[in-house]
Amino acid sequence: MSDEHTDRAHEDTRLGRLQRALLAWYDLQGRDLPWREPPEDGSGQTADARSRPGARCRPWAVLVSELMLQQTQAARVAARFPEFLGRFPDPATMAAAPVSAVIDAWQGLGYNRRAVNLHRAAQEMVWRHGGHLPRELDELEALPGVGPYTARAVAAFAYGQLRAPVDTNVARVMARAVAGAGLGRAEAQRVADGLVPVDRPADWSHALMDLGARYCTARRPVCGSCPVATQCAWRAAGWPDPDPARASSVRAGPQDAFAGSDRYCRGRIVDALRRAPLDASEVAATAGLEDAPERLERIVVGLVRDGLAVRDEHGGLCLPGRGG
DNA sequence: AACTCGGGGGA
DNA sequence: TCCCCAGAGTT
Repeated sequence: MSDEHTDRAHEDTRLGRLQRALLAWYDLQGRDLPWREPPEDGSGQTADARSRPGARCRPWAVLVSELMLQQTQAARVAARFPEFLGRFPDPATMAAAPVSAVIDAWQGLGYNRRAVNLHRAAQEMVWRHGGHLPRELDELEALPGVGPYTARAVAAFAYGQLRAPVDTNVARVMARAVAGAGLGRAEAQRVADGLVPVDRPADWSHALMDLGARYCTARRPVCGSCPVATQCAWRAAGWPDPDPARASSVRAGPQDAFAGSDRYCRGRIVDALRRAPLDASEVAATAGLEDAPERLERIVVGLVRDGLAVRDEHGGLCLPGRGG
């Protein structure tokens, strides 16, 4: 690992106090989320990740949850995750299933390409990695749908490596509480790398995310009751404008009107395909694009290219792997 | 660097 | 309405 970590003591520094305060808060108030459960240890006891310092989460469960969590709020994922994991309990089960089954189970989560990516990742795990997730960062990033964030999340949460997954929450906390200044993407990563405590890397990143979700929120941070308020650089400076988090880089791109958009039409079509194949005329009606054949064609081509649909010789559509 | 990709929740 | 959400892949 080339990343700089903090074995060097932050003992009596502001950041050292911030670390201890945040972890202490996390131990008592951290979110209890289903994918944080460690593997069964055979003792038959219900596991509490935070009660066992060495405990790690199941790698497959971590990967599934992280794919689901990409641009999707944790609460919504938490509602779907247990059932989904029950249906695909390991990579081999998913790899053996048709991708249509995974797209089906993805219903309501959005960004359906993630379901295709997850299925392909499961296949690669079976074909190239003995049915397991790889441990190296570059091997993880080579999996479809796994980028810099997700690779580090798996490394930290599943394998206990000293990695810093920088999501939108962590980026915000780094900019506000740690730096008190806007950070570019690479800069935020470097700052986060330097803060990972060697004894609790997974808990630390979970704690940062929980802080970002509960107190250090994007819109209106709740500084009054924040557990690290007294160590926060932005607060110490008197909350100067602009908000450092807004100058940070992990923000999403420009948002477009949703109703009637390409994304909306794609969603309508895929959702219909989950129920049954469509013939050509039904496709147009489903998308509400009877009067826009060129646009419909472009959208359908996109769905096929993304592995979310296959087209027959008459222009009908069905989910890949599901005969029409 | 800028776009695209779903859908829901909250203010 | 507008903004945001445990991002990644493509152009």
